[in-house]
Amino acid sequence: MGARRPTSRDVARLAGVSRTTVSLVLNDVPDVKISPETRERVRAAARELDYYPDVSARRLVSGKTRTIALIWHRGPAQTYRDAVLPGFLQGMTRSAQKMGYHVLFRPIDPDDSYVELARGRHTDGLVLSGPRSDDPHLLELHEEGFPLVLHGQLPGTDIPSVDIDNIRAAEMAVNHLIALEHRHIVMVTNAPPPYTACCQRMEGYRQALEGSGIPYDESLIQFGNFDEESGQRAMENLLTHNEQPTAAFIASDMVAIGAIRSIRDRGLRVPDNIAVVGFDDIAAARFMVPALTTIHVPTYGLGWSAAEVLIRIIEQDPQSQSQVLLDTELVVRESCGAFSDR
Amino acid sequence: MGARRPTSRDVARLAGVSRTTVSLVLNDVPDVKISPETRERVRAAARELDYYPDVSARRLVSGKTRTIALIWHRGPAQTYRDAVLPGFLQGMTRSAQKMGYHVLFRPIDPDDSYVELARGRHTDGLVLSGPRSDDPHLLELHEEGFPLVLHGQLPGTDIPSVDIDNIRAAEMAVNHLIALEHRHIVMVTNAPPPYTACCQRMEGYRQALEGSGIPYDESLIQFGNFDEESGQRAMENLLTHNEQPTAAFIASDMVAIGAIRSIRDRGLRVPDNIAVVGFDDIAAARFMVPALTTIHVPTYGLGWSAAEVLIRIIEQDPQSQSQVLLDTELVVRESCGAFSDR
DNA sequence: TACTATCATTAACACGTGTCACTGACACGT
DNA sequence: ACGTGTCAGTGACACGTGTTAATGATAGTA
Repeated sequence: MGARRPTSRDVARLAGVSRTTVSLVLNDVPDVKISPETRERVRAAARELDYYPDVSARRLVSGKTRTIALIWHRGPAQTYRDAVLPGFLQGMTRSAQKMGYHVLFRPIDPDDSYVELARGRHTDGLVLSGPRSDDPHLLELHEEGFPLVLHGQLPGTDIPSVDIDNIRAAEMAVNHLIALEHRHIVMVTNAPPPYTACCQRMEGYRQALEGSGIPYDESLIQFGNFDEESGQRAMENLLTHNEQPTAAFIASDMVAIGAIRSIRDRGLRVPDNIAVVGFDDIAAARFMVPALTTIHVPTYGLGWSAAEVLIRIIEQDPQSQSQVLLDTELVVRESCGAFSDR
Repeated sequence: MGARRPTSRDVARLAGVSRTTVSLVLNDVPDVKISPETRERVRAAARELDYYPDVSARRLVSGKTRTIALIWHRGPAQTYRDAVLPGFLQGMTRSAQKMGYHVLFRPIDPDDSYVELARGRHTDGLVLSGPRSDDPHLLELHEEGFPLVLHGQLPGTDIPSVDIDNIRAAEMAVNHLIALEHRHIVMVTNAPPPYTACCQRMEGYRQALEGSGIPYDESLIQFGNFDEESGQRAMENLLTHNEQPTAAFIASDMVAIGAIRSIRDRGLRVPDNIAVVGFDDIAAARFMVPALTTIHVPTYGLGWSAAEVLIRIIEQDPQSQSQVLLDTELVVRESCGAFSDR
């Protein structure tokens, strides 16, 4: 019962050496001369006692926690964020694990804080997902040189970040519609304009049109707001106030679900009357009828890169690039009409 | 630049008191006499220096980490597990946060280990999701009295666990079909029989039938295996070798997606020819056509309870009940035909 | 023999905190 | 004058590890 956890002192006693020797052997400290017999004796003793060094003590003396945290902002896009979390978190954790780090998870509401994680030496660095420009602590920590990586960009700062190439992704989606000979293409954004991703996806839409000599017309764009309802309303507006389009680029799958509903409510069919391309490739996209053509976001890769970049910064690896943009993939299914008979 | 992090000693010096006093004041140690003026002086000094106590040092001396970990087994049901993760993790983290604990996330493959998290005093306790009975460390840790909570049950042990009431849930689903006057109801399980949940859901199916005097016939049951493909095959078998059923209880939404595909391939319609009830309420269930009637699993509540039970054990709260079964909810949508005109 | 170089090992300090036993100072009652 | 009790606060130890500078032993020269 009273069996205390074994410490390095116990191992030292059993092996007949000093505590220092135990530490040197078990940590494989380079450039230190210890005879092979002693090394083996120490290892045997550690095995015998089932010795595991105390992490807290180790952290205290080394000053490093070998732990990073994921700060997960809640927000209006919660259902979308839930769809992204598993991939991102697993990618981040795997990457961290490979480099010998642990991962702490911390979901936060807009109001509550996360500074103690940094200030109390709880973690060596933070990944912030869904950063807001009005975050008071963010710049403060960055100024102090505390290792940070953002998931999603924050314009006007040089804080390292990891994100997808929204412009190219949107361009790819719209180009696909153009290749299917659509000329009259409307767009519904994923979110209101304050969100960086919204503007970037609009920019990609614009570039695709101009690249094919199709005039860019702002009245063909409506703003979505993360959820189905906003998509339904946005598409209703587009169908009411414009000549009927032949295709729609909806920069969010959730919003697209609402938009498609609105198209159907008018008695129109997807993709025969209006072709639709979404964005995000949420799990449901595969199972919809028709299955949704969309942009696949590499959530696992984003998480992996975030941890990688962060840990490079922590370990002051000079070759750390600070702004990572990952490529996306167009997943062609049924809603764009590429497989329809003409 | 060389600005060292402030320690309690710095606070003490600035406030003109001893380090002990600082500790006593900032931790609000009860039954200790310190004048209000001194208290305020200490607080002011701490504020001025922006002092945060070093967690590692605190852990070392207290022996408590105030951290728990979620061990997330990967497995054949990965897509399903991804659907459960966000809710569970957020519930667990919120609950832990409320009680002053942090949460470490650790996904693991069947082969790799997690014992160091316990042995190295990394965490005060573990939540294991998706436990396997052949796990060598599990019983070992439990024997040693290390705080553990399972997500999902493991028959033959007294390890505390948190799970849904699979039997009642399945019974509820099948009773709903019976209430819609179905008598010929087939079943596809979520997984092979070694999985506890599989047997329990079969048991619920049996109880519902017997409760209404419908004979229980094992040949009306096929085993699914987590994914769509298994559902498609299972349903094909059922439709080939039996008189055509009027309803099906598919104990997993993912499996149900495959099963429905197989029904359609035969030229039959859901729910008109065959009514379907699923299980899990994955995100896609709402968006399917027809929308899937299914059993909603309170993933957030499961995570919340897991942390709660675990922390009670850690803090040796005597009123900790060790086996928690949460209730589920039947979500009636379209695939069961409850809203069809007859 | 004396001096130096290498080898194998260790004593001692540092990390920053929580807490227990102890100390003055002062007031009170006899 | 003397013991007793409370108040406000402190000195010193412990937690378990990593690491630097030092130590003794042995071998290798000159």
